[in-house]
Amino acid sequence: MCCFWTMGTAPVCLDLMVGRPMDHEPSPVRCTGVRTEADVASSACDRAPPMTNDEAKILEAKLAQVSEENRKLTEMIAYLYGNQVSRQSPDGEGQQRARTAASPTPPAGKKRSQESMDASHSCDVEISNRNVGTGEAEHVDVDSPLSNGTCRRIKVKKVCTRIDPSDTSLVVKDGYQWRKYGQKVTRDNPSPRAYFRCAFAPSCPVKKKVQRSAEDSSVVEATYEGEHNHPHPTRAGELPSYAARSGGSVPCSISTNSSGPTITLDLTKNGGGVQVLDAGEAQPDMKKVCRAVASPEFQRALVEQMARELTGDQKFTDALAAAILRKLPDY
DNA sequence: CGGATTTGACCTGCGC
DNA sequence: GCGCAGGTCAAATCCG
Repeated sequence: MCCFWTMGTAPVCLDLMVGRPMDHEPSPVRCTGVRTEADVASSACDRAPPMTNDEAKILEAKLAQVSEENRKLTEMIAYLYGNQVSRQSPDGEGQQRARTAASPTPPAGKKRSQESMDASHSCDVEISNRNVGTGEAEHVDVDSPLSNGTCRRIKVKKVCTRIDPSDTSLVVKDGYQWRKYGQKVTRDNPSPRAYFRCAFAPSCPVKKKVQRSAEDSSVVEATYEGEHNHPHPTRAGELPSYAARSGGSVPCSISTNSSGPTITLDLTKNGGGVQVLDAGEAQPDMKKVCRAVASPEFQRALVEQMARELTGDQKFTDALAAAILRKLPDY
């Protein structure tokens, strides 16, 4: 789960995957706090008393266990929701979502069948819907598997953005530099699809497809393929647009070592190049973020908020109920 | 003038 | 093998 804000035109994301493990990708940029005991007490939880190493390890183990359960639930929910959405929307956006999410529906054409195959075999699918400032955003991350069943980390991410219908530029501002290399009118959508390559680094494999929604011309759907292999051009020193890039990794972790608990806040997975080893020397705002994210109160509140949003979404609860019913044996 | 964009041609893979 | 559709290339054009 993540928080996703759009400030003006540039998305600013604080991706906080509470309960998800951090074993997926190494992060070149970290804000690592190694602090004194007094610092630790104030950082890990402003109101909690200093804890011993044993207590910290027990808590860490519990956190890891809960995180793992949370991760499994998240994946299961995403999978079920993706299936349900594809069933409810047999055409248009729903169909496209199904192609990249979990629908085994055989679409016409080579590419589409390829996409749907990738998606149907995916081992990590994340879907999130949100209302963001001027519009809605959605992303679907797909880690396509290799034939041997392991994940090949080719991410396919879909972002829907609401724009001015009179704006024909097909530009989705995400902070990266893109070079347009083609445009094509596709069969199932009268509006043209634009093809972009990342222009910041010549070797960057990321591609982006942008097309207006067939149903709502004020919505553009941007599909990102791959991951940037370079720093974010505009993010150094800023909070990361994590959700827009990686779509679901955890930029913050807590670990305990001989020198005491350490908060690792991965602020820009790809970029910035700043490694702060001592949180006490970090910028005051960054220190606050580290403290806030690490605190159990914050994480609990976040989980509660996510639960509220999910249970408040009638579509989601219907989909979940239907999925559970399908899993029950017929009597 | 150099970089970005446009756009028609071409390539590739799947279904028939 | 052919047609179709999506994706990519590259020359032409545009623009600051």
